[in-house]
Amino acid sequence: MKPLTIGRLSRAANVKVTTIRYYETIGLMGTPDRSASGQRLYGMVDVERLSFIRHARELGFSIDAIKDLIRLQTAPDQDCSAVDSIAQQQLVEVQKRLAQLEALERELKRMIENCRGGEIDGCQVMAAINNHAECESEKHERLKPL
Amino acid sequence: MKPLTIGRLSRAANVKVTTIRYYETIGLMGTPDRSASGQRLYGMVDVERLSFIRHARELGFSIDAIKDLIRLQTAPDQDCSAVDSIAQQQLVEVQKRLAQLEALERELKRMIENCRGGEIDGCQVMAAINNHAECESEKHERLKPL
DNA sequence: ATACAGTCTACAGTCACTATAGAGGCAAGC
DNA sequence: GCTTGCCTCTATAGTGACTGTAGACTGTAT
Ligand SMILES: [Zn+2]
Ligand SMILES: [Zn+2]
Ligand SMILES: [Zn+2]
Ligand SMILES: [Zn+2]
Repeated sequence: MKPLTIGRLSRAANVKVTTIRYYETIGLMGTPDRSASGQRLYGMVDVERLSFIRHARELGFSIDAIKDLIRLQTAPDQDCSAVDSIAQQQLVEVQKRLAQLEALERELKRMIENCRGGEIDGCQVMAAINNHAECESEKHERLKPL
Repeated sequence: MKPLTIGRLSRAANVKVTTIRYYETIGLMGTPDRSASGQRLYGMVDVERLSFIRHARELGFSIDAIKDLIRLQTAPDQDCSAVDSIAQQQLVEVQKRLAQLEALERELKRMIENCRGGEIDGCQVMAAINNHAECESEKHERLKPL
């Protein structure tokens, strides 16, 4: 039951030290106890909480959504519909993004397949980027970083 | 052949005014002529260049990749393999991202389907986020913003 | 005792923009 | 000429979710 330093917590939950400190500043992790010399000290609760956060991030939940999930965790006898709707919303986001990326994949493939090489002047890839008209069938939505 | 103000260019290429000025500061659009009173003045060349940039962004190319593409455009008798490989690389990125998101979709669906409602304490969605072990088959990669 | 890894704070940088503030410019209607 | 109302200008800060750096201190192993 020895407390863990931030580095040990980092290895236990597989989250970088700097990220843990960042999570503290934004209130996602609480403010830990400190040793006499000022080092942060953590327990198993923190390992679990940080692992939960990590997995939620891997599933694409935003920090704000994770804050909500953690709040809900502390009221364990409430109905879980709030939790489920956060997950449901996340699924919808993922599916939207999937549709976007599938359209992108089709368009890039078509561009690349059409190019027969040669001078840049006649490159079909370049032409396809230039001609928005050619791909009007697929209207692009605002694209977040890939 | 009247020059366009930034607002007209904005409507012509469907790119926001602030974004055009931003593209200028990062050297993606050149520095335009100015009117006597200091307003930016653009021509058809700029409409085409900005439309090209817009479509490339919609296809997910990074600003740096677009800079490369524009550099290549100015050497139109070179072989287009450099262009094609930028597009090919982009396709690879899109496909990586697709695979990630498909894994995410599967996992979220499974979580949501398993939950039969009730108290948060027994919520399968919560449990699934908590138990990294349950989904070890799908190892998550570093996830960029959805 | 010394070396070296870990920890501390505070702040700047990333990407591709978006938003805001405050000042000055331009065309149309009266 | 004057007012109205939008357009444009610069400069700066904010977004999300971190990452990187500088410079100082601490803890541990040999
Ligand atoms: Zn080509
Ligand atoms: Zn297109
Ligand atoms: Zn549930
Ligand atoms: Zn998982």
